[in-house]
Amino acid sequence: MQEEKSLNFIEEIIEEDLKSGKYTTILTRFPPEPNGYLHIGHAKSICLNFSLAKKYGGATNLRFDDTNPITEDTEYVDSIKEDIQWLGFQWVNEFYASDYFEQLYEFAVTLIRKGLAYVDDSSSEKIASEKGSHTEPGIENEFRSRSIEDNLQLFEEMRNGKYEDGAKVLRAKIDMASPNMHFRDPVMYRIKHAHHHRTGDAWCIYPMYDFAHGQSDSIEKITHSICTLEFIPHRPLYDWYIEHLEIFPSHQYEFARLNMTYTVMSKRRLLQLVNEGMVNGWDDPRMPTISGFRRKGYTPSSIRTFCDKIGVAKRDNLIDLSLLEFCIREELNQSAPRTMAVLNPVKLIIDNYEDGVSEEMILENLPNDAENVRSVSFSKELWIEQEDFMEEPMKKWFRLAPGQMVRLKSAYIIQCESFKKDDSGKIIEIHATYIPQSKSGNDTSGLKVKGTIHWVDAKNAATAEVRLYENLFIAENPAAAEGDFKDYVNPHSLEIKTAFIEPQLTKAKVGEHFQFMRNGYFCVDPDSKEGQPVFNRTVGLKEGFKSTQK
RNA sequence: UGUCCCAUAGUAUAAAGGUAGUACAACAGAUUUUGAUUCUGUCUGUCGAGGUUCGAAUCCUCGUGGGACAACCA
Repeated sequence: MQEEKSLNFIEEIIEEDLKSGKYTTILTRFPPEPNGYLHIGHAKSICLNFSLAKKYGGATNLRFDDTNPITEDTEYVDSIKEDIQWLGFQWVNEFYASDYFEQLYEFAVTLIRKGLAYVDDSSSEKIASEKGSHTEPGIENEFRSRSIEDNLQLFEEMRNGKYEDGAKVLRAKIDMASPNMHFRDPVMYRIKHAHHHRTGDAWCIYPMYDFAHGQSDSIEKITHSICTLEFIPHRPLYDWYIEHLEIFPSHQYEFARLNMTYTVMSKRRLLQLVNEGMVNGWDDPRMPTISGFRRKGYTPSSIRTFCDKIGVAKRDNLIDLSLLEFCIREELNQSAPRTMAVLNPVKLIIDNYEDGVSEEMILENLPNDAENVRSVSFSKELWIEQEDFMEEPMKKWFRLAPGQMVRLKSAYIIQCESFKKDDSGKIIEIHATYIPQSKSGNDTSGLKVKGTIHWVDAKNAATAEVRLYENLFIAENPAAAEGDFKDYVNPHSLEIKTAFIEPQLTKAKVGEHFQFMRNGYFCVDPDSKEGQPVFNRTVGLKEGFKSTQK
């Protein structure tokens, strides 16, 4: 039984449009600019656009908004396509705004002919100052009254490369006194003698976002053009161009972009992190990029679930990172095999266990699945976690401490007898005795212990590099924090360790997940070599024990 | 001192004028061979003031608070 899920406001609009017969089928689009990698905020938009189309039997176009050759690159085009497909979505058409450059040029000529556009020779500074302010109207300059013929000729000359960058722009002639700043004769075309990643040197004039986006939607007959809130003031202009060009009336709808605690979503800042070497590239597991989450071990379904849970609305939001973590934990808890790995080892010696003897212990790979088991060797010397031993235990400490008993997972109950320290006071060796009757599976000891700890047989333990990631940012809302965002970069966001692992784990394959018991969920990194896995911590376990407890 | 958008628990998100619900978080209890998981429970909410109405989270007015907008970026 599927529970009826309520509609978000965009679904309501679509259902209304379908019901009224305004549209018989819907078409959405996802329109990234190829100037960076996609991040989790884009995932929200991708999930929204593709799911909406799927839900209502429509389709989604992928359209690259590549109208600014300076910042764009095919590397980004490729990564964007990969990320969308990895998330589990497929577009019907792959389009580029640059596909429409010729048509957009004709649209511009149409507006000039209608007396609705003019070539302005002013500098960008002059245009900016003539625009006025929120409280003062702008002023109309002398170029605004150029004849249609002059404008036609000048615009053609702009296209033909007669002028330098910045010498002239084409502007829409709307209203220099409009309360909407975007209506104060917005720039339609600017001159950029720059190489474009797709059109090469075919053009030296490029349309602005406002003169490209709506028309591109219209050319593709997009019915619902869904974007983020900051484009609300652009909507009247979007409509104005479509109205005066008399083309297919696509409509724009806006939703609030995703903000997440301890996460920076600004492409500009993410680029800065990459360029300044503060992370190891766009797919660094600390990055909030889709490729970063992928590498860290997040699954596409966990991200889709997250996007579904956060909802769609128009109010500004700041989502708890813990919700995303919940989504991946919930999934990995079902699927990730448990395995014992010791990240901060200390030697445990079982004094009354016979030297040179080994036993095979049977461990479940997943809880409550007695069929799915493996065998792990056990002998006199083991590695256990430093954190599982306390010299002076706090109240309610269930794990190892002098004189205290714990169970070694799937093996014996032991009692700590003594420990050794090195000169610096660090504990280097723990001695214990085991209870032979307490063997897991046929425990006749009658003992009950509260703590269970994991271990790895020192005799045949393998080693592996593990990478522990903490939040890259220490500010709850880095976007709103005062000062330079770099002040909020966490210098301890990456910790690399060599862990002892069960020997068969060396066969783990790239992308495989494991739960390293109390240490959390890990995923094999693509950097791994055959037989030498490198593990990224995907997410820690939910912390039940408060170490601050007295 | 402009125009526009928004306002429901700590965080998000529902409730098409008719019982304010759900998830995450937090807390508590039970179970547990990892203080996890699992299960049960608790906690906290309609920004304010008026109005319309039998009835308002929802509609209207005025406030208040937050956000966006003056790139030859998207």
